[in-house]
Amino acid sequence: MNFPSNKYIIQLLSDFVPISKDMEEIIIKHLEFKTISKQENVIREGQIAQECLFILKGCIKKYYLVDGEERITNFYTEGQVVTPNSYTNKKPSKYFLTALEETIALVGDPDTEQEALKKYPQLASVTGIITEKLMVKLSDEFDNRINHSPEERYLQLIKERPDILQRVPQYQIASYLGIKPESLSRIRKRLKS
Amino acid sequence: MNFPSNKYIIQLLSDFVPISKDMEEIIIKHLEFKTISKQENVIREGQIAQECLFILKGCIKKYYLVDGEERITNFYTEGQVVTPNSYTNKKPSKYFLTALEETIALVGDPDTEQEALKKYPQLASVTGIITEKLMVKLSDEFDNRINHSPEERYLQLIKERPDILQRVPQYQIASYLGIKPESLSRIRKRLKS
DNA sequence: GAGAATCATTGACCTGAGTTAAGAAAATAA
DNA sequence: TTATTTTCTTAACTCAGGTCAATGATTCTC
Repeated sequence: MNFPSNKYIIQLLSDFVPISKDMEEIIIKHLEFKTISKQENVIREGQIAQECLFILKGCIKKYYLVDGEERITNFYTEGQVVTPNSYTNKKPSKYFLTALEETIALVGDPDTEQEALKKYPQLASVTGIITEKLMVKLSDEFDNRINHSPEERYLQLIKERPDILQRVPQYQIASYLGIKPESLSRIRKRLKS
Repeated sequence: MNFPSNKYIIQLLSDFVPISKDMEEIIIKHLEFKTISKQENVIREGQIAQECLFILKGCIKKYYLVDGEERITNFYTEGQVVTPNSYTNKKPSKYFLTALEETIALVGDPDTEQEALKKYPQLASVTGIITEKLMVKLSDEFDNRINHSPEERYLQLIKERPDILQRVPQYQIASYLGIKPESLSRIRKRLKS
């Protein structure tokens, strides 16, 4: 896989959080990468995450196992941050994170995070913004689940993340929508007419 | 309503977050109260919350309006913290907070929060713990909705918050479970046998 | 390219929740 | 207390999603 350029990385990052010119250099100097191969687990149930990721290329799914069956709650792709709950609270993870494709990501770990904050206090605002964004996003997802039917959520997915439909098999989309593959198939049929 | 004693307040607070002896005094000195009468809105859709609450007595519901219909997502009671999303992110609230009973709460607002943090830096850890707790709780609620049927969630509610069943009318419990009152009635009938 | 495995679709049947409408029970007001 | 409003229950019917099973369609492997 061809490696993402610095320019592309800064582009993605600044879409996510405002970055000043002088911070760009600091960031580029301290970048740490990680490559995750297809099917590889970033974290397993019961583990405590030691790092968080910013995805540059690829796709990662988050899911629980219920009676051996995957319940997918999220897909993370280019430009998204994966901050495992267990990274924040240092308790065993309740879910899995698994790459659906070969994935390249920026890595953040607590030590370098602390170090960086000491060296560059102006980064504090960035981490604050990130936490807040995650909070808002989580509660938005929550609302979404509560207020919309699987069919509505499927239509929304088509509109907002059409790439996901291309790169993720349908039975996993079904899991994400909270239904069985057969039901998604029927929804698709219904929508054709 | 008889007013909660300092002892009771500290008891509730320390169940929520660890409090050292010397912090107790600081806290007691700076307490600020608010009384909310039954049916009163703490916040309406579109407003930006200027304060957060720690409930000493009473009950508050959080809900959205969808086509004029309430969708309750939470009940807050004694010992729980109400931190409106709009308090954190300074954007208009998507939901309502309304007292179901006459409610007495401790109030926190950004100014006094900042002031207190300057004066007593040891409080910083407390606010950190609170944010983290809220995050974990939110994602737990999320899992709960995803992984359990309304019937299972009703049984769970009976086990974990039996008081709610006593103080909240059934049609609001139904809303909280994500179903109609008629369905809850049928679930209850089913469970009798 | 043949065969195997995985994934997607379809049909028949079941079940739980929504809808509508009616009446019973409980809470509130007069 | 009685009257009135609110809340709860029940019944009949509809419908979306689950289950089971069979069949196509793709993809993977050799």
